[in-house]
Amino acid sequence: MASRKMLTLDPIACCAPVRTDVLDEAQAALLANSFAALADPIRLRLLSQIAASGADEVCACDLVEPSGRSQPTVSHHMKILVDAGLVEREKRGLWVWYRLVPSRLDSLRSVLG
Amino acid sequence: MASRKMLTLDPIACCAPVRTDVLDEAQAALLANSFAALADPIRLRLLSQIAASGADEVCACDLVEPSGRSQPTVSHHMKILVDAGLVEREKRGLWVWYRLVPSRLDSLRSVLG
DNA sequence: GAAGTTGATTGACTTCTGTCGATCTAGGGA
DNA sequence: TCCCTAGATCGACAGAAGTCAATCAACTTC
Repeated sequence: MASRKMLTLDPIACCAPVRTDVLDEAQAALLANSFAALADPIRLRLLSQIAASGADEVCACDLVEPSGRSQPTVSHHMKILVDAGLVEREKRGLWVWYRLVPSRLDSLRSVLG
Repeated sequence: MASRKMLTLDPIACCAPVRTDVLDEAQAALLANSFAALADPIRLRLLSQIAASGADEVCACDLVEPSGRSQPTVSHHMKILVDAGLVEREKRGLWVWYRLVPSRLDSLRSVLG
């Protein structure tokens, strides 16, 4: 798409609900970017695996095998989730831990209502 | 993507919240499909234009010019929104009218919470 | 029924996205 | 120091998605 830019803006700082105001182009691009992060079955499953884990952190090493994808592919998808602000990444020693960012999910929820 | 299928299942009949249960592949594919419909700035703006119109229907003829895209492109995007169950289409005479499907938006909202 | 209008479809093109093997980087342990 | 391990990055490729001009199909109106 010609007009879509790489968005580096704060993904939290957004938007009026879709249902009450016409989105301007910047808002729409930002939101589209967030929803795009949710628009892949692998990413949705990664997300829900973290959410449903019981713990509030999940080790990257536990995400690869259940996904049925290669390690580079999972790493790629996790980066997309992190860039969208839906997940936080923390490296401790050799391992990387991922946490949900509930406020970001809430924010997307509120856009739909 | 090798594993993504063309989904013709009822888009309403879905899913447990992402945050409480690990999604199975079918649920994830279905949801990903719905979020994909929201993952484009043009479609988000079309959606919000309908929502913000005041009326509960908007004529297709009023969607083309504000979008800044060609008529075939807008038609293409509206079809994606309709196929995702987010919008209903009704032809009356020469004109086509679009309506939101609030229950579908609510359903996606609830998945995020 | 001929002409005009609205919106969908087709075809071609370009860009974007998901995928994996290979490699790189950072950190830990002997 | 040397090697091993966890995860990120690179490079290449295939398939998906967005775009528009041209055309088609449905419907009005004269």
